Amino acid sequence: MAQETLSDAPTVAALTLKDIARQAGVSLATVDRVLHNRPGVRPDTVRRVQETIARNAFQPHVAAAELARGRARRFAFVMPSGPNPFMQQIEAYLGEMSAWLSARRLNVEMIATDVFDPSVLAASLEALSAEYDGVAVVALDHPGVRAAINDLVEAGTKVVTLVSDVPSSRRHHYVGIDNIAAGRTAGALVGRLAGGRSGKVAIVAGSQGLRDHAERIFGFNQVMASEFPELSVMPVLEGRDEDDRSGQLLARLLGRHADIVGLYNVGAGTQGVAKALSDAGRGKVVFVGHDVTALTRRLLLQGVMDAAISQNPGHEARAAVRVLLALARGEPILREQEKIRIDIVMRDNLP
Amino acid sequence: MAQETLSDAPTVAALTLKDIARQAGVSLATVDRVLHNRPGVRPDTVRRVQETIARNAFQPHVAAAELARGRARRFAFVMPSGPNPFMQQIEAYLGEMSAWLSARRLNVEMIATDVFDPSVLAASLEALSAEYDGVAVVALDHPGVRAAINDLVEAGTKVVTLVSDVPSSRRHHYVGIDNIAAGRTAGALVGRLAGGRSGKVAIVAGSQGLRDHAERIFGFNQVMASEFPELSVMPVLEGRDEDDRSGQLLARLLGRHADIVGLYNVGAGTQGVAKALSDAGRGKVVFVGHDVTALTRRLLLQGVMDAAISQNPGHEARAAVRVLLALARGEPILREQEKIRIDIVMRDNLP
DNA sequence: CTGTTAGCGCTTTCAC
DNA sequence: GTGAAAGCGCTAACAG
Repeated sequence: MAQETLSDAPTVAALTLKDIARQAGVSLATVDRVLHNRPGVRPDTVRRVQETIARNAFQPHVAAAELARGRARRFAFVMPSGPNPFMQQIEAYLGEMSAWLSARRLNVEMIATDVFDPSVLAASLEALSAEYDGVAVVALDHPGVRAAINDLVEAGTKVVTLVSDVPSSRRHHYVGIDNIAAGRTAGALVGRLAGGRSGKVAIVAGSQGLRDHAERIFGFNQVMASEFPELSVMPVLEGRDEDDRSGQLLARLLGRHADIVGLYNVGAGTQGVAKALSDAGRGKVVFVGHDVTALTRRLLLQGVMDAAISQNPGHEARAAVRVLLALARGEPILREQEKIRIDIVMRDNLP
Repeated sequence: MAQETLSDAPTVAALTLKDIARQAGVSLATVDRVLHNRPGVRPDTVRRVQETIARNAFQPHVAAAELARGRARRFAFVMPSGPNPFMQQIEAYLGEMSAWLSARRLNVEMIATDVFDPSVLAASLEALSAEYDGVAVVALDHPGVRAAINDLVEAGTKVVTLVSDVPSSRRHHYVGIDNIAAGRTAGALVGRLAGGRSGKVAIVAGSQGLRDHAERIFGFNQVMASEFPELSVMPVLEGRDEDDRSGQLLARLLGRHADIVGLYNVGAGTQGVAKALSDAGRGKVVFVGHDVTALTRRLLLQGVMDAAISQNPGHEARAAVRVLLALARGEPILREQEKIRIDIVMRDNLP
């Protein structure tokens, strides 16, 4: 029966700041200053203390630090206004964490804003400055938004982008999926589930102007072109994520092309898309979409949808909070834990 | 710009034990006793204090509690000895948490044991009694093991089963997937990816005596029988999770049946299985297996394997630790967070 | 049965 | 530049 301990200091009591202070021949306060890169310490004192910390693999006790700082932390979540089921799920999962949050003296505030209007979004972000320890934002990739994010970072606020990224900004972290890979995954599924049939594949998106939709379509086309020559992808229908519009566009397309064998629904408007499909009596069309909502769950169970590409909203909510907290505390982030995976959800592995 | 706070007490300083004590007209110590259901408090005092706590939606500050208790917590992970890549991954992910663990004064010890021999496993567990605050165990469903688990629970140790459950025991939590659903998912994938072809489907398992393998096969057969009548499932080959044996059995089967169109590899032995397939020049056979390892990752990229059903080992490792910690602290468990999902991994969504 | 008190290991003034 | 000391909100003795 082999035994092995993970921590460096096995069962003996862990070191404290005081121990480090004594070893380095300085006071508690000085070690604390060095630990947090605060000014007012002579360079060689800094070095000596850092060496002592490193030599002992000293880890300050987070609970003690948390207790001592006194004041609670404030985080803001800047989310799209309007009824988006996916965003509502994220908010619901944040709500489920409320006991967890308050036991840690964390205040999370939701701020609804028009994330599709760059100037409105930027203004909402600017209004937050310095008020908050951390901000999670469903961002829009636009110069004004980028500037607002950078200002927040400059002011010392920790910023994570959520679901939709602004890679060129100085945000500390992105919590969301790789949308190109998500599109590739959708492509592989449509292709494989079509089972060698040849024909056309339709794409319904909200708008090709949305970064995430554009990336998904890009990935989808990549795979279709390289791996499924028997399938030809048709021009993208833009349904603005609305049920009616998406449904009408698709219905017209289905009416004109009897050889459509696959359908990729990139964004929302799922209700309309599904209706067009069934109204046209085209149940055999391979139908792949995004996200597990009450609706897509039902469609998967009924066999109308074949697969949903999903980013786990609960995971995204919790990851955003954890990342903001770790950043605020100066703790390392568990990359692997906070990475959002691209889930393939079919009927039998519905969460 | 709507704003809304999640916590009940918005921005005012959070309440403390002392506030509750004052309001209820008792001392700090009494509130503490009530909070932790400790004996020695008159029933109506208990009621009065509980009411005050509830009325104020009081949440004790975890950091303060953690700091005050002084001693570090000890958790044991009882894992299979021998080289199992999946288990090694779990151990590796625990290793990556070491800074996180020690910042919280948590000691995690690995205990390797023969989990396939019930009496050895039971003995390992019995040996732990009372030494540990929590135990995570890759269990075996056997009366002796069940009794050992129950003894631990009786002694006040928190117990979670990991990957393989003992549902009839008094373990506090199971961290792992629903294997029947995993088997169903595998079945749906083999069926769908076969794309309407008819023929035979082979199953290679470690042993039907292993609960998880048996459950997966059960789920697999369920789906095949009800949804893919064009495919007929052949008798299970038992390869003991060994490459050579699995490979030989499968090679013989492939030689005798030219109409095999699908293959479900339930456990390990993947190397042998893949070799048998390629030696026989049967690249078109739909091949679905379990877990993302260095090997299955390569096979997926090469197109040899079509999909892997995966339980995220990193998530399992962290969930086990978090659940043990929450149990030890008396905190609620975030069910949704700790639930292990059945991941479908194909080439394009490889993690 | 209930209350008082001394810390836990940090952070944060305030002195020197 | 550096140090001393007063808490942060609990827990766990020990008194009564």
